Amino acid sequence: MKKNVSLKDIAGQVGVSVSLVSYVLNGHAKKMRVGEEMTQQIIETARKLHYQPNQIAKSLKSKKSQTIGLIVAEIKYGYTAGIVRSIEEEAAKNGYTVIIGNCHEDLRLLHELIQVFITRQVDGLIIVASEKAEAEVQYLKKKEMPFVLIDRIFPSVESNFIGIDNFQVAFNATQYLHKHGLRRIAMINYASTFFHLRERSRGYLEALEAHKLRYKKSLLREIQKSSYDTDVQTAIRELTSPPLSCDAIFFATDTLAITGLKNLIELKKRIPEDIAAISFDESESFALFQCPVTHYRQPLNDIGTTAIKTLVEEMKNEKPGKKQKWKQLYLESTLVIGKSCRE
Amino acid sequence: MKKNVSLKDIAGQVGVSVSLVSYVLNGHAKKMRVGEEMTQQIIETARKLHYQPNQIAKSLKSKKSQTIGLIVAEIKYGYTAGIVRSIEEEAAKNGYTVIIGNCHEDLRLLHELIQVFITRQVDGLIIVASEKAEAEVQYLKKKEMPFVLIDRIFPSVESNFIGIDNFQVAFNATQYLHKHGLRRIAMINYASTFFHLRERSRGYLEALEAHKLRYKKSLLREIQKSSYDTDVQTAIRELTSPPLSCDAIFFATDTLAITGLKNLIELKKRIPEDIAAISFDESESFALFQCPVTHYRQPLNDIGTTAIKTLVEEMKNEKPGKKQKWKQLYLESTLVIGKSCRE
DNA sequence: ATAGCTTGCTTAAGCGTTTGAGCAAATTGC
DNA sequence: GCAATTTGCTCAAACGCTTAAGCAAGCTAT
Repeated sequence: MKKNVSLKDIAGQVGVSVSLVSYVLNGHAKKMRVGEEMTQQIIETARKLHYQPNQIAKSLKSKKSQTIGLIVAEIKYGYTAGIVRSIEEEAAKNGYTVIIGNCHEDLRLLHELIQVFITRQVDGLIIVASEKAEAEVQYLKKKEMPFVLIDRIFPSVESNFIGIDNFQVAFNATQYLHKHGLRRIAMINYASTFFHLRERSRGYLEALEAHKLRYKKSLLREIQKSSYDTDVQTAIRELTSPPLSCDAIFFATDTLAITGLKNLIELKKRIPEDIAAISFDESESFALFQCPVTHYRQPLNDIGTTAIKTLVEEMKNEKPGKKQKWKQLYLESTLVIGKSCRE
Repeated sequence: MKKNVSLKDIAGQVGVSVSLVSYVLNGHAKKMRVGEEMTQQIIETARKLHYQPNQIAKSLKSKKSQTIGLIVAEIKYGYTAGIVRSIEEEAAKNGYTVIIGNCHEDLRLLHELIQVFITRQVDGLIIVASEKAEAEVQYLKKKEMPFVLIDRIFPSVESNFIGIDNFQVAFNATQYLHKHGLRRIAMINYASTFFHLRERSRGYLEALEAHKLRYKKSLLREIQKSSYDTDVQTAIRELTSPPLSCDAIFFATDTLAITGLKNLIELKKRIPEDIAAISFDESESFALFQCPVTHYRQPLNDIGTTAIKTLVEEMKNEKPGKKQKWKQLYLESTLVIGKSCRE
């Protein structure tokens, strides 16, 4: 690549010192009492040479890169696509660029990405953490690196967090099924230690209890990621046939809903006549399903912008050693009513 | 954030010069004849202090950031999700980090992202360009910035490119429909100046001709992005009813296929009995459709790894002013046979 | 007339690295 | 026993930028 023009080049052209050019181009001409004529000449020359400041050099001096690292658990999730845009936009408004890293739900990769981003001097991080990432969060706290968790929180480690109230939404979803006359309600969730997923199961269970619905262990299916396809298939088969013969399934995530619905199609089940379905998350794929799928929708735009606002706030207040007040924000999911629950 | 430990800190601890520490930690201990004991002590101290080299400072010296910028037209496309992972992996293998930018199919944003990335000293770019981006490509060429276009190519500007042969795939898709007895074949495409989309229309048209199928202007619907939803709806309505009464629709992209199929569902059309459908691209959403959708699948992994390999090659050979040999590579799409074409 | 201020610039140091050159002490060769 | 070599380290400059401090003119006020 061709050499970029530097302050030195401009200074050379104009015949002044590098500092003067720096002052002018940073808008300190007035403050530094630079002559009007000189100011114009420098600006003009910079324009003519297509000067682009070297952000790397700037960062080295300022210890600020004006960059925010966004680490997502998996870039292909609908959640990610939904969140990225608002994060980028809000970051841009505040003068930050976002660089995205994908950790594929892998703890090692998460660790590496954090290191890479620190090494690249990001000013702050927004993280959709992978499982068991408590130690990483602790590490960031110890480093006093500004960061905000989204989507996934670790109850054992206090930190900034923007997300939703998983318990409440799961409770509401279950209750919604009940309200529509469904009584044998099953749930399919992941078998994971993720707090947000535990909360979803808990919401389901408490709603059953609140409405005095019968509960059997076999109604709450928790799927291993490692044997995902077969486990979902088995679950659907068992839930839809005697002795369980459920009349509704609550899917704890969009991915589970998609796989589950796919399996229901294969079993020629009609939704909602044979069995009702509700999904915790939204998915584009629902568009092609035989009927509109009732689901909750997370306020992804809000989560994104709020996360950036929180982060920017914290990056501004940076005083090493200052005691931190952590901020947890739970935003509202909205119910998108379809026809999959006998509405 | 707490101060990161620097070479100076280590040097201070050990009581040697910064240079010595640098030599040792970069593995030049042997070459620089550093004492065995000293070497160990420095390495040990670095470990103990959790030394992380400051990539910014390194970059400033080396003029290399070991970073590749990936600019995508839209992060939420299936194409993007599919390509990112292989790009990241192959880049990591070569010691590069990928930073992703999202230009939302917008030329101005593309321009800005290129500037941001240059300013951040990325060593190379991989770009899924937005429409009418010829000037940007020219600019990169003039700058001698290593870059590889993927997915979208500009015939008027020679450059590196990795993608597929859009004409051939579209030709094959149309031919495939013909082979399955379909005769009134429509196509839905975007009305855009994108060469890859023009090629898809051309492939369709030439296949019709090759098989002596009747063609009317109203069979090839080119949709404006601005009036996307209504245009697709109208197109589907008209194509599926007299006088056109098509027996097959070829969707030029996954997004068009999804919207199109959604509309077919609403019209209660059965696939493939009432009308056959084939899609140029794959989509996760197909999973929930009433029947498996026959479609072509781009070799996304190959495209990603090949793009990085090409880019890395070029970044290695960097000799300013050296005449460039541009590389264009067309990889093979595979046909995924479903049941949507009366198979 | 001259101390003191203002104007308009330059000098120099520093951010954290890398790296060629330099240099004292220890070792070798003859 | 002394020159030449080797060993083991340090010095200093540089990457492109920022910014406090400095300094020579010209100007003002008394």
